[in-house]
Amino acid sequence: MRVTLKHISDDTGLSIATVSRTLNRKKRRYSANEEKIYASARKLGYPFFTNAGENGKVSIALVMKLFEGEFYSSLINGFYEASGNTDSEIVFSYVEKQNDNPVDDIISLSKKYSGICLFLPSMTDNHYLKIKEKVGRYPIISLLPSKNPKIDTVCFDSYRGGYMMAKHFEERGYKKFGYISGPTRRADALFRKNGFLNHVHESNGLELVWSYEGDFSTNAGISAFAEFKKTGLKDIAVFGGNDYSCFGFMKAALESGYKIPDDFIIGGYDNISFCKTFTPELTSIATDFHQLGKQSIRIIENMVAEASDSFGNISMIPVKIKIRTSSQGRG
Amino acid sequence: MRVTLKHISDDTGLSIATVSRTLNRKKRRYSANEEKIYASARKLGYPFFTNAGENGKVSIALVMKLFEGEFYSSLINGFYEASGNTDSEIVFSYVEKQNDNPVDDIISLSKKYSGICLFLPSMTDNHYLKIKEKVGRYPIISLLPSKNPKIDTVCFDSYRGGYMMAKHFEERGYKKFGYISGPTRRADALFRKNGFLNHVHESNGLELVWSYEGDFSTNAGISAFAEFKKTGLKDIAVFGGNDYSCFGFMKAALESGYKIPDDFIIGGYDNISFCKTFTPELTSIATDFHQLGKQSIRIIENMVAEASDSFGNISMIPVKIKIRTSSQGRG
DNA sequence: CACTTTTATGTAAATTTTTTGCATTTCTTC
DNA sequence: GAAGAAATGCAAAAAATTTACATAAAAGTG
Repeated sequence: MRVTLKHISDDTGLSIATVSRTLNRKKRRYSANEEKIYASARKLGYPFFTNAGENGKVSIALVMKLFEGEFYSSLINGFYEASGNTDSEIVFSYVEKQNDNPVDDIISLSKKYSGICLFLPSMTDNHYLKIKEKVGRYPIISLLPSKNPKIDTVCFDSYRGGYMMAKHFEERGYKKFGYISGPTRRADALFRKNGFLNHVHESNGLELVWSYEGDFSTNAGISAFAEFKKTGLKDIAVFGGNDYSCFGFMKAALESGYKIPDDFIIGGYDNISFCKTFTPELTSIATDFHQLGKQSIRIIENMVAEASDSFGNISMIPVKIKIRTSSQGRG
Repeated sequence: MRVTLKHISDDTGLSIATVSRTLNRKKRRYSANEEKIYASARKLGYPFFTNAGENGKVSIALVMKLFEGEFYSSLINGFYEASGNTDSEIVFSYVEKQNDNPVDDIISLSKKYSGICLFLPSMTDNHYLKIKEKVGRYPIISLLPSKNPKIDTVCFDSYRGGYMMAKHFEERGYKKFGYISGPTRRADALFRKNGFLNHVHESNGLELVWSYEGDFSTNAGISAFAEFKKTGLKDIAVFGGNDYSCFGFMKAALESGYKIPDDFIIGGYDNISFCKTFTPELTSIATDFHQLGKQSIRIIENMVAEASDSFGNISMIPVKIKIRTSSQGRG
């Protein structure tokens, strides 16, 4: 059945005239009633607003910059699969790679979708604040941790991941630790690092003897090893920040005649499928994208149903450590 | 400006009443005028039909089953980037993994989008025929080769890729060839194999001495090596069908003490990023998804503009060979 | 082939949906 | 607490859509 202003009027308790005026106004809404009208229009699927969700489903946009790589494929897949058992429909939406200020794009998306999940590493707290301000009470979450989150966040427990890796290294009997960090402006990279370092510092006898600042790329791992080699360190446990860094690091190490896990042990983060393919197989922190998707959808659906506001709540998805050959030294 | 039946009426030259009736009828259209009305409605963005393409853009749905892996990410990325310089907007659409007969889904998508690109390996010629029949003259293409294509196809030149690999092996001085095939019901896997084998057969002194039927997975590569090892063959050039098979094969080989490229040389297909990360780096056939996307979009846009019908034309995107260490034997 | 039936289409009337003018109420500000 | 601004409802006007009816073309039938 076709959705008309009458339906929205009945749903919100406001007159048809008011609904008509609100929906035609160009400016962004602020008042409670206007928000109610917009929310109802999206919920019922008023044709000029909804982009999806025909059968009364909640439509959620997953917004990301698109890059090549298995990681993004897993993210999309996780959300898509998680949406299968729910009343929601996921629509994937992309912002231009060059575009470092997608605030306006996101605001216009908010008119069409019932909710939005953001996976945009380049966004700053300031951007989030601006979005929140413009968008009012609207179901929107970030999938990346922030030092000081301005909107609700659902993300992997990066801190715990780093911590688990350090603990695992300790249990293997290592005392000397090394670290290849990701881009430090990214909070998720920082949390992985903090988790790792905090365990190193809080445990007696453990010591951070080497680190390198990379950018999560394979090449950064290769450069990291060049630096590492100069130090001549051995008998060390290295946490790679992400899997790609580790692959670069290991590749360079093997080419220099190092033996893994004999000369050093190493662990990564993300548990991409190549961890099992590489020789030695790479120990890594496994993230469950299905979980991430499920939890995100649940929270958005809640926000839609209760029209509740978000205040920077954080929901952490636990991670697991997958232990493989690369950290089997002395095992 | 809001699009009404009047606009469609003006655009098609038919009365408002006719347009109204056509668009409300539940059954699928067949007649020329009905098709004209649907096409116009999509083009102008009549609100109850369009899912995207607000600013007069052609909206194209890229339909795929979603699987994890770098390959799918590259496909999506290629189309997305290619759409940047065009009048088209790409919308990604997924069909259920379990769903082996997505004909109805595709037909309903055709109501909303100006054109459709299909990447569905499990579809048979029969499915394509059914779609074509139901959908009438409508811009739709497949991105996978078929032995006997029923609709227009834009795909990589798999045959040529296999051929190039065989030629490369020959130039390296190898006489004995081996092959790990993909699932043979998939035409793209078959063409890769044919291209490879044809060069082997047409060249004097070359000989296929070993083959294995896999399924494009890493594990298939591992199993393939187990078989291969039993034969005791050395001094052989192996074409892996895709990169994952090669990684599995190489991993198992290295663990059995084989040296690559000393004991055998090997080449894959897809040129995923791990070809450069693996040791030895894997020679592979590189596919350009940006090209694939560009060409597909161009063809769809043409079909939309000229309302021309498709009759199984095939547009092949050339592939390139990336030569790396895994095939540097005797080099 | 002449006749009937079905289908496609247009015109105009009927109906539904949306917008707007005007009056009333509620909220802000000084 | 009075003046102005903003929000809202009612009802009329306008716009958009559907339907009744008429006609012509196409398809089927004996």
